[in-house]
Amino acid sequence: MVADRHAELRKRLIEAAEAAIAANGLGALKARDLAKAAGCALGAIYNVFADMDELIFAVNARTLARLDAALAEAAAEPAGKLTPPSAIAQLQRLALIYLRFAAANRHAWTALFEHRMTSEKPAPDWTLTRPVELFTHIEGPLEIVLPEPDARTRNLVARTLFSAIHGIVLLGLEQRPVAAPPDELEAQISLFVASLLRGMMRPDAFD
Amino acid sequence: MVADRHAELRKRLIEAAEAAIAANGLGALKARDLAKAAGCALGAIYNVFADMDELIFAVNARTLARLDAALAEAAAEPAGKLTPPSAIAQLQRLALIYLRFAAANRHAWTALFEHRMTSEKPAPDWTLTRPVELFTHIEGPLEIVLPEPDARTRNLVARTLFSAIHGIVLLGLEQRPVAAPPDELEAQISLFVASLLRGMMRPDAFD
DNA sequence: GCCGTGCTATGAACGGCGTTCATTTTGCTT
DNA sequence: AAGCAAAATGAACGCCGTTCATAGCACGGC
Repeated sequence: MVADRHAELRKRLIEAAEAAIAANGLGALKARDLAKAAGCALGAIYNVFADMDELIFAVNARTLARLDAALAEAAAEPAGKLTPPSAIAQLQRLALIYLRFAAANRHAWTALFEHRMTSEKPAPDWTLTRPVELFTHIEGPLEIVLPEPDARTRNLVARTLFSAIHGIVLLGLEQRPVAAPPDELEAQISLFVASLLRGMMRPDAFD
Repeated sequence: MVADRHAELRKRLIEAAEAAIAANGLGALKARDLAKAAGCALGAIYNVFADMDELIFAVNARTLARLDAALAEAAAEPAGKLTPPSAIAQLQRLALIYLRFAAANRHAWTALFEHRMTSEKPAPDWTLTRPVELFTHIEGPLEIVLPEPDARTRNLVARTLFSAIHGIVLLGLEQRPVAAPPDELEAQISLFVASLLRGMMRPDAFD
């Protein structure tokens, strides 16, 4: 069957690309090397993918799936009955998982953003819907901590919280002087999440 | 004088590169176009800069200087006598300036990070020392809000705070579904800075 | 079992990139 | 005015992603 060969080559290409990125980063992914690694001709890549961008998006989809799995594992906790303190603890755990995933999958994780910045082509649909799914993990515990505002506000806070953690992880793992050093990152993230949520729960005096 | 011609060409190249980046982003900066814009031969670029990276670093240095100037303007407030509430307000202002600078200088600001990610060459010294200078603006007010911990801890918090704001701005300006939409960014950033610092000032009950 | 036919796989070739370097031009010294 | 070192030049190089004319293969009708 022809579709089988197609599907199989597609799989080999994605896996080879994934391995190349994991090994040396997105910048080291070259069409010619990839063809060699997947055991096909250079041009065969373009029978399966429109261009390299499309292939990278496929790799990124898998990375996101792995991230989702990692986050879901932490959420295995009894989601239903969380007290505010335990909800904060849960959000701390999620943030730490994000940090550890990024650290353990440095190149693949970096490719998630590096790529989008370089490429000006419109991202496929799933890049809009998929990451939003990941927010389920955040919004659950967040509802316990911030029951008062409406869902829309809470969603906004969830997104901003994610962005903030993302920034801390991004700069932290790059070992830039503007960020906390790696061995302090976990503590800083825990402190940050706890302080932020406590500050949100109890708006007080000055303002 | 020979050094004059050299210096003048250098200036023209940096300005042309700055304009090209501001117009269409780092990805649109091409050696051939640059030479044309600066009115010199293609090879002349390499009499002044070792490679394009070095030129981009020069542009980034100017961007950082402009950012520093923008931040310094906000710090023109009487730095000496700040109460905790006004210190928080000052930090909010700094964060908003960062957001507005990024929004108003989108491409130049993006180039600051985009470049570093792509290039694997070691960054020049000033990329280590310069950004740290910018932290002066944060650490002042932060000292009012968090007088208790030692300077080292406070420095760590300052860096984490910056990283978090950076993440919110980064994802927010990209209009990604994981981030807050642009028209909500200012409010979210203000809320975050205030909540975080209040949460840090008054560690309480659970933990 | 064989042949025609349509589709897929192929890798040389293309255009564009940053960078190099033999050559030309320049500007200063004698 | 002549000589010469140093700087400016742009054609050429190597590498990149992508294309496309061609080769080869699988498959349905005889």
